[in-house]
Amino acid sequence: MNRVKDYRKQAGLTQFELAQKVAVARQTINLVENDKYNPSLDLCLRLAKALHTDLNHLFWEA
Amino acid sequence: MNRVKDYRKQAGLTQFELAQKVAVARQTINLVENDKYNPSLDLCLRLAKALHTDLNHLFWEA
DNA sequence: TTGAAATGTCAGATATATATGACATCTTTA
DNA sequence: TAAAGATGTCATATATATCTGACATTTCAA
Repeated sequence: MNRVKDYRKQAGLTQFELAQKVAVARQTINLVENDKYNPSLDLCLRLAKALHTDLNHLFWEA
Repeated sequence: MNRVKDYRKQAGLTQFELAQKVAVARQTINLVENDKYNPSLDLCLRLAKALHTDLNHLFWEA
């Protein structure tokens, strides 16, 4: 359970807009948000930067 | 430039031992340490746990 | 309450993460 | 100094992340 959807909504972005910001398909964002697969580190870094946060906030569960 | 090699050495592990702990091939550890590719989030999480640290310490450059 | 936008999901294609096996080099210790 | 261990790297194979296009469903504003 990652926090991409929460941070995206807080940023007021649609899946499509976030997808454009990090240069992937909208479906990829959808799948990541719903834990349907396992994104690459590179994509995780781009997501964290686009959402003005970091890896731990998005993907780390203490 | 990630910090996997630093944390691995600090833990006193060889590439082979770390590979076993996170269930990948030794070559995969080698490639990750040398930034030859882009590991999956799942592997990053396993590496962080095996090295008793977190995603930001291993992969985030402020 | 209708229509547009946003989201969830499927199928098929492509790029790439990861595996296996092998070998060369470098480092360490007997 | 020789031998063992650790690391870097190559080639080939396989699994899977990601893409494209499409369509159904849900959400939301007019």
